[in-house]
Amino acid sequence: MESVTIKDVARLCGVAVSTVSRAINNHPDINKETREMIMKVIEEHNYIPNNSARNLKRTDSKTIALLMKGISNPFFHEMVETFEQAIKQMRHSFIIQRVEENEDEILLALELEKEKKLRGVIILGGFNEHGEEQLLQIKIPYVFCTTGIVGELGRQVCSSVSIDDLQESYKLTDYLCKAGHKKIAILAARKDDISIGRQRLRGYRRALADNGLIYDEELVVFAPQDIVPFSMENGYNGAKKLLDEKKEFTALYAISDNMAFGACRAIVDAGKRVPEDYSVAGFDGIDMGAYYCPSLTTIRQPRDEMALEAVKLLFDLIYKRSGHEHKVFEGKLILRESTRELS
Amino acid sequence: MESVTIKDVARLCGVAVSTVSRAINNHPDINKETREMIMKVIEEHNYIPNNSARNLKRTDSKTIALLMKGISNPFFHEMVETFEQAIKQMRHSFIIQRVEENEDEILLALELEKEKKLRGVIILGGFNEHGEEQLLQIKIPYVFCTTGIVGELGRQVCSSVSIDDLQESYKLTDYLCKAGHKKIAILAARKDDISIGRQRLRGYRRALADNGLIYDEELVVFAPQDIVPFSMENGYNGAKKLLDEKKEFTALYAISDNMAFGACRAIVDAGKRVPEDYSVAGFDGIDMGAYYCPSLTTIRQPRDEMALEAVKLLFDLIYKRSGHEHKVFEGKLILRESTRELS
DNA sequence: TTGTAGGCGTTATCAA
DNA sequence: TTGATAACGCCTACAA
Repeated sequence: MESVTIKDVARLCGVAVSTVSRAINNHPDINKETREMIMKVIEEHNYIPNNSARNLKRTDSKTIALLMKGISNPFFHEMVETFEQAIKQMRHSFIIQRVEENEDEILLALELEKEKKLRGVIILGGFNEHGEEQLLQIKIPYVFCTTGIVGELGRQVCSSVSIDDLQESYKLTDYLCKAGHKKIAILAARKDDISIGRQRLRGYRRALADNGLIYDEELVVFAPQDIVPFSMENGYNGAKKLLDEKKEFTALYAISDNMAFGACRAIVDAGKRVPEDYSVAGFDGIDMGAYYCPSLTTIRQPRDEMALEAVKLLFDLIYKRSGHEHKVFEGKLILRESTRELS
Repeated sequence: MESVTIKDVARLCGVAVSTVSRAINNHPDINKETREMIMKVIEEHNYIPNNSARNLKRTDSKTIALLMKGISNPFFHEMVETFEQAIKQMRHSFIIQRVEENEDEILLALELEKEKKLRGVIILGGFNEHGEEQLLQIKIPYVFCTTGIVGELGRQVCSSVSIDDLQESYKLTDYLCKAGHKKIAILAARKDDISIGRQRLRGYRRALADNGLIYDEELVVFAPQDIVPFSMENGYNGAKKLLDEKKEFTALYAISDNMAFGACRAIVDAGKRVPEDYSVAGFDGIDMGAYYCPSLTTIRQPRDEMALEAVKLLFDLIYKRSGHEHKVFEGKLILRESTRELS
C-alpha cells in the first residue's frame, strides 16, 4: 500500500537520501558506481519520485503551461504539436491544462504558477477583456494566443498573438460581395458574444455596407444558448432554420469552419447543392476544410506561424530580451469549391 | 515577487496557520466570524494555496485522472464531456493528462497517482498488452476504455470497457461482401501495429474468407512510419496510392473515419465519385461522419455508453462494490451514403 | 564524494 | 473553537 520513497531507497542502498537525490537528478558530484548501484535499486523497487514534493522544493521547473479554452476546437488541437516541438526545442517541458467554458483562465494560471513553479504560460482562446488587476497578479511571463488584448493597460502587462478578426471577416465577406452575391446570410456566435464572434460579425457588417448592401437581420442567425457555439450542430441548425423559413440568399458565411460543414450538410439535406444553389464559406482554415466535399472556402489563420511566434514572444519575455508585444497576423483567403461567383 | 503563503495570511489575521487551513478547507470546527474574517483577508491579498504542498499532505484528493493517448483522435474528444459530467456527478474532480504516442501510459499513471493522490484512473486508448508486473504496481483502481485487455493475468488486476474490434470489423466487411463487392481494399494501420489496427485487419481478413473471397495483399495499404496512422492525411495518401497504381476494387474500407474522409477526397480528386465508382466505409462513428458529404457508412462505437460504463466500473472498484470486469460493447453498423450495393 | 539537517507550504493530530 | 507541532517527500546548503 504505502509506496516507496527516497528514504526507503536510501535505506536499501545504505546511503543518505541526499546521495539518492543526487543520483536521480544527475548531479555531477557523485561516484559513478554509487550512482549505478542506486539506480539499480530504484529500478528493482519501482521507485518513482513524488512530483508534488519536488515542485514544492524547486524554485525553477523549466516548464511552460498551455491553457486551452475550448477543447472541442480542432483549430487549437492542430496547434498543439507545434507548441510542443517549439517548447521542447527550448529545452523546457510542457503541460497542457484544459480550461472549461465558464472557468477563469487567469485564476487557473495563477494556481498552476504556484503549483508547478512555471516559467511561463500560453493562453489559447479565452476571453479578451480581463480585469487588469487580475492580469497584474501573474508574476511570470505569459502570452495570449488567438486573442488580441483590448484594454490599454492590459496591453502593457502581457503579450499576444492574434489575427484581426474584424478585418479578416471583412475580407471574406467582401470577396463574397465582389463575387456578385447580394444576399449573404451569416451564422454568427451567441448574441451576447463579446469576443471573436462579435468581431467577425462586425467585419461582415462593415463589408456589406462598403459594398452598398443592406444589413438584413433576417439573414443573421445567432447561436441559441443551449448549443455549443462554433459547432457543426449549430451550423446545421442555423442553416436549416434559414432554409425552412425560406429566406432568400445565395451565400452563407459561417464564422467557423465547423459551422460551415454543418451548414453544407443542411443544404444537401434540403435537396440543394453547394455551391450551385448556395455558396458556403467558413473561417479558421482547419485541415478538414481541404478534405471536405466540397472543399471549403475560408479564411486561414496562419496557425503554425502564430504558435511559433507565441513561443518566441514567451521566451523573449523569459530571457528579458524584449518587452511586451502584440503581434497581429494576416489571415489568408482560401478560395475552394464551396463558393462560386455569380455571373 | 515572493508570493503570499498560508503563514502570511495567518500573521495578517492574527491567528494560527491551522485556523487558516480550516477556513479554506471548509472545516466545520471553526467560528463563522473567524472564517469570514480570514476569507476576507485572503481575498484582499490574493492568496492562492499551493497545490503541491496540499497534495503532499493530503491522503485523499477525490480526483480522477483521464489519460488520453492519441489526442488527435476526435472520437476520444467526443467522450470527454461525458466523462466529465459523470465524474462530477460522483462529486469528484477530474483532470486530463495527455499521453504522447511513444509515452508509457502506465508509468504516467504511476507518477500521477503519487503526485496527485488520485482516487482512480481511466486510460483512454493506448496499448493493450502491458506487462502484468507493471500493471500490478498501480495501487488505485483503474479502467481501460476502448482497449480490451488481453493477458489473462492483466484481466485480473483491472477493468476495461471496449468493443470487439475484430468482430465489428468483420461485421462491416461482411456487409460489403454481401452487398456484392468482390474487390475490397483496406486502409490499415502500421504494419507492426499490435493493437486495434491489427484486430480490425484480422476481422477484415476473416470476413473475406468466410465470403469466399481471397485476401489480396495488393489491396491492403499499411500506414508508412512517417505519417500519423488513423489520420485523414494517411487515408488520402493510401487511397491515392491504390488509385495511382490502378488497383481494381469497388469498395474501400478505412479503419478509421478520419482515414475514410481522406480516402473520399482522394477519390474525388481523381475524378471519381463516392459511392458510384467506389464505396467507402470507415470505423468509429465520429460526429463528422454524419455531416460529411457523402455521409459515411461506418461502425459506430457506443461512446457515451462506454464512457458511462467506464466511470461506473471505476467507482464500483473505488467503493469496493465489485471486482474487475471486462465489458465488451457491441458496435452498430451505420449505413449511409458513402457505400452502395452492387447489383 | 558523501552525510546531516533544515525547510518548501500544507494538513492533521494533539492539547489547550 | 483555536494553537502548536509534527509530518508529507524531496532538495540543497553546509559540514565531514
